[in-house]
Amino acid sequence: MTVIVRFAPSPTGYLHVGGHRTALYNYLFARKHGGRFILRIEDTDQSRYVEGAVENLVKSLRAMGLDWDAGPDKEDEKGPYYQSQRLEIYQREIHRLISTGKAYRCFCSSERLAELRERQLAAGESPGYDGRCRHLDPQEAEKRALKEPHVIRMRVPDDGAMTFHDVIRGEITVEFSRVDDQVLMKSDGFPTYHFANVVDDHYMGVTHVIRGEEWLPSLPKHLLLYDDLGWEAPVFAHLPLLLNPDKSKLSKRQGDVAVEDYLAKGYLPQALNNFLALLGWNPGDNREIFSMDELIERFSLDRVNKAGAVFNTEKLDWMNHQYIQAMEDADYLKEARKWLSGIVLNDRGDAALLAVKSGLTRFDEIPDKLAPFVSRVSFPQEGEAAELMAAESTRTVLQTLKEKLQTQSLNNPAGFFPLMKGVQKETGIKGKNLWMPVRIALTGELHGPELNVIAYYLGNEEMIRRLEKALKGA
RNA sequence: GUCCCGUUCGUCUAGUGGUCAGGACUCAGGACUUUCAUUCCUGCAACAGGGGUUCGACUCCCCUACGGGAUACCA
Repeated sequence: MTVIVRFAPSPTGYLHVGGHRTALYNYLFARKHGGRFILRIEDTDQSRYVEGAVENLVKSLRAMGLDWDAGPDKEDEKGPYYQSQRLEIYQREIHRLISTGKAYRCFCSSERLAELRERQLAAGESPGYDGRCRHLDPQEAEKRALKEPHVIRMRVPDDGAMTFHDVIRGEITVEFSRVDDQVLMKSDGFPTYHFANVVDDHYMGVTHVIRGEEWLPSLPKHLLLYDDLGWEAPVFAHLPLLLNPDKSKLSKRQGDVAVEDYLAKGYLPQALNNFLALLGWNPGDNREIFSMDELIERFSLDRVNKAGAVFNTEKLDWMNHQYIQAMEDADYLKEARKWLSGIVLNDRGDAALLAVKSGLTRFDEIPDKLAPFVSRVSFPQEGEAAELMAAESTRTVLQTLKEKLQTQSLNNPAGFFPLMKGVQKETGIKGKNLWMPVRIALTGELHGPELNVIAYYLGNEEMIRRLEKALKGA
């Protein structure tokens, strides 16, 4: 049996990192087993329609390096992959359920239901449908259905219990008395998630449903539906949730949750994938950095955790840093140049970009990191830097260096060290007193990238200009 | 409220009856370095609580507490 899995988001406008992790696990599982990975759009809620949401979703998923074998942009005979385009299928199946008595028409108004719920809550009962339309005469109901708005509910057994299996959580038993007569078809003719999901998974041949833990409580309904429809149910695996720092379900209110937000900050897709893969799953050894291929090779559902995981970006930062350091220079430069945001580098820009690499956590830090190379230097007025500039030896160092720069041109970073050695020899000043004044004069800062690269990038002319400026200030 | 799921360092996690409870991030200290960063070394830091079961429980069972999820004509 070939494995078929799916990622079935509702188009809310962006790809949620939690959703992406679900997608990733499905993808890894499919690829690991040589199976198929499907993308299906669950757009059954008309009131939630968001313009361009699907395009955005597809874009983010692709940017993250996932590809699917079938989906809204890759239709095949099992499609369409938009639920809103599968309405006839749901109609057909719901009629089967009605005819076998597994579902029934319900004419209760939403006002009555809201009232009912309120009353139940007030009385300390658990809210749920009271079954008023449960025993309407079928023929009568069909007649009313012609002109009255109504929904269609599933008929859950009155008593008994169901024991089912989840790959991650094991055996779970739920009593039917706790399961509500779920609405399957809404009054607008669209199916609810619960119904569309089961029908589509069946017809698309899904063998493993890997989804978030928020669906675990409704699994009995889904299982019942498979049974009522006479279908074999797939294997279920409910993933632990991604959490806010306060342990609640990861939400927009407490920080960025869209994949595109993280991409926009300069996290590398593979770093984000790697990080997310390890949030709720581990390979069983102490390794933490994995390529996509390695993740595919090592992924398995039985090493997925049960408990939710806090989405904490500290480790993501570290991981992104690792990925940046591991980049080939050419790749790094190509990427880094996308993040200049207006900064114009001279023809020695590559050297500057490379010099800044070791301290880079995210690519959006590039402009800041580049400041020592490109910003106009302001002379320090106070603090340690000012003190150093006021030192007696400083003037001598700067003056001597300036003179050397007037006669010897600097054509590579390595050339700066001998130059400074010359200054040291001539002035007898060394160590901190030699290097710091030069750094401050050239960059205005106490700290920064390697001075030899800064010197090379600036070139003789600019260095002389800055030294003169510093000499005047000093 | 009710049902379901969960609970190992601050965070991500390893661990399936006998371990000095391991690793990673963060943090602190140190080494290297002309600064910063990188890198390396060292250190701080955890089995929610209570009962069982057992010669022996982080590991198995029960209870409690706490956290989360679900309780919609949203997914």
